[in-house]
This record gives sequence, C-alpha cells and structure tokens, in this order.
Amino acid sequence: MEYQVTMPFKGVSAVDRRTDRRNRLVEAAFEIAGTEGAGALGVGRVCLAAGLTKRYFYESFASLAELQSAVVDQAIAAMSERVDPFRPTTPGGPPQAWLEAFVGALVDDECLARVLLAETHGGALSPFRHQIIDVAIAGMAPPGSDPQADLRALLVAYAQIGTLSELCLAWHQGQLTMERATLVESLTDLFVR
Amino acid sequence: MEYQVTMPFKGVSAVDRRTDRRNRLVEAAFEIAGTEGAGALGVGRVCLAAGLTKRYFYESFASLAELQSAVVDQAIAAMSERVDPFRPTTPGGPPQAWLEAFVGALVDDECLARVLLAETHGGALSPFRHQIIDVAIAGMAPPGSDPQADLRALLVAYAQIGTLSELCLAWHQGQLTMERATLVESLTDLFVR
DNA sequence: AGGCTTTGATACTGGACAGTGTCAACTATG
DNA sequence: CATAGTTGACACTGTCCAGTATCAAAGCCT
Repeated sequence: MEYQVTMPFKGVSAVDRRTDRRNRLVEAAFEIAGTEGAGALGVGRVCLAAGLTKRYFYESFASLAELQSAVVDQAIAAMSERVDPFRPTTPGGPPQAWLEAFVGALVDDECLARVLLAETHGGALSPFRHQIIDVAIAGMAPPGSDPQADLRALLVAYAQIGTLSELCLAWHQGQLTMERATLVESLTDLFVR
Repeated sequence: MEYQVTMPFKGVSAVDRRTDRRNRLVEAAFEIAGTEGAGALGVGRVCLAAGLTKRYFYESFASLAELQSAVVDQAIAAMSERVDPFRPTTPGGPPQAWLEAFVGALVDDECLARVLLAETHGGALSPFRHQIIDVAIAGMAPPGSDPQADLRALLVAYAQIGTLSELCLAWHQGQLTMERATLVESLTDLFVR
C-alpha cells in the first residue's frame, strides 16, 4: 500500500528528493494562500503550482489539513528568520530594531502578511491563530517579562497587533497611499508612543 | 419556470409571508456565520436552521452569494440601528456616546463582531470588507470632515478599527479575562487618547 | 364539493474535489 | 541488456453540495 523511497535518482539521494518535493509543495501552497486566499488551497491546485502530481502530495502529507498546518509553520519560520537576529539582549530597553524588522517583514512580503494576519481569521487556518498571536506577543514583550501575567500589557499587545494588522493589510490593498518608509515609521511610532 | 405567490394563506398576505421567509433565512444565516463561521454557510444548512426548504431559498435569493451579501447588509443594518441614535450633532466635539454604542454593540453581540470583523478577512465575505470599513470610518470621523482626505486621520481610523477588532474578538474568545465594562472603558480610553 | 394555490419533502442532476489505484516511460545498477 | 526502483500522467471512487424539478398533502375560495 505504502510506497517506499530508497534509491538515488539523477544524482540526488532519496531523502533529498523527498524533502525537496515537500518544500516545493509548501512553498507553492504558501504562495497561493497569500495571494488567492486559504480557500484556494486544494490538492490539485497546489500540485499544479509545485509542478508535481497528487502522488507526491500524499507522500509528504496525509491530508490537506496537514499541508495547511505546514504552511502556517513555514510562515512563522519565515518571520522568525527575519526577526530573530534583532532579538534584543539588553532587558528593559525598547526593542526598536526588532520591531522594525517585524513590521518590515509584514510590509515587504504581502503573502506573509496575508497568511499570518488575514487568512487566520476564519476558515481552514483559524485553528492556528492562537499560536501566531502568542508568538507575536512573546516577541513584542520586553525580554524577561511575561505579558500574559499583566492584563494591561496584554491589552496593549493585542491592540498593537490589531493596529499593525489592519494598517498593513490596508496598505497592501492600496487603501493607504504612502511610501513604505512612512508606513514603517508611523507604525513604530505608534508602538512606542 | 418561476413560481408566483399571490394568494393569502393562514390569514397572512402573500408578500408578508414572502418577506417573513426571507427574514428567517437571513437571520439563520447571520447566526450560523457568527458562530460557525462563513464557511458553514450552505443552502441546506441555512434552510434547516430557518425551518424552510430549498424551494423557498431560491424564492428569495438567486444564489448563495446573494444570501451572503444579504447577511452583511443585515449586520451593517443591525449596527446602524444601535449606533445611529447617538450620532453626534454638534460638530467638533468627540462623539463619546456614539463610540460607546459602537463598541458596546460589538461587545454585546458576538455574532455581529464575528461577521463584521473576523469573517470578512477572507473567504466568501471578503468582498464586503471595504464597505464595512468605510462605514466604520465614516461613523468614527468627526462630523463634517472627510477622513479620506487627511492621511493622518485615515491612518488613525484604521489603527482604531484594528485595535477594536483584535481586542473585541480576543475577548469574545476568552483570551482576555475582564469585565465587559472594563473592556468598553479601555477601548474608549484608547480611542480618545 | 371541487378546482385552485401554497407548502414542504424529497428526488435528481451536474460539477468540484479529496483520496486511491494503475500503468507506461524513464533511470539506476550490475 | 536485464532487472528493479522511480516518476508523472491519468483514471477511478466516493462524497459533498448548489441548483432544479416533482409531487402529495393541506389550505383557500366559489
């Protein structure tokens, strides 16, 4: 029933081919979700975009839901990659650089913004919303503190995410006519208030 | 092909019955969209909840998309109804009462909040997001001004909607443990800043 | 009563799509 | 070359659902 991959092919090892195919699928799905919306995620649709066939979809994912989960993981990973180098080390100080990286990532990559901020509000990706918000809150908080403990801080964190989300998405859709730099500046200004 | 309703039935006129059925369908759909999400909107599902059959669905709506549009209209109408009495008449003054009514409506009615704020971010209801945001911005603006003209004001308006949206939805989901009054107060405070 | 409309239940059609199975062509290895 | 593993194309099944059509029972009017 199951099909096992063992031999090298075209100079590439079995595991490399396998992970490469998986990555192609996730990347294609991320692109689709970020442009056409999570509702456009379908097995056939993703395979076409990835240049593979269903056969290999089920090699890496037991179901469509598993791919959706992987897409969110990929989005969070992409965000972390851009933001982690700026994680502040000195406690107490405002994480200005980190914040700029965070905002910049969402402003530069429309797919990332849509997947993380918009598409998680309902539909197939909504189960992952908690996870994303938690990651964002944990990152935004001053290092060493627990924002979940302080209601006031938690409130501010949610407000900031909401503001960032709404402005960023509106800007991507052309509702706000302004330079990228101005947007980032306004956003970071609003946050340190 | 088409079926015409003309005669009274059980003491109710034809048009009354017809509009009553339509209202029942929209109400049921609103409830479903606000609890299970817009993805759960289906012809059969809505008819079951409304106590009607498909036959009468297509009496009032040519397609599922038309019902979705009607649900959004109904949500906007419900909001307007709660908020219009507090529309400020004196220009320049902060519309405190209006703001409280606006926030209160979204805090008191979880369905309303979800339909207007969450489910419009993607999927079937996303085409209506512009409309909703515009209505909100128009209402929040000081009377007599055009927020679309002032970029700074527009930015603040989007930020406020984002904040309200995120906090309100998080509160409904139990992510924020606080009294209703405290939430409304915090929100209105944040807005007049 | 008898012929009309209204009602609700249910059957039917067609398309989309997840998930599975098959197979011929292609590549590696000996 | 021959055998075994690999690949992609495609057929197939079952399910779900929008939208249409049918029909018997019940209500209305003369």
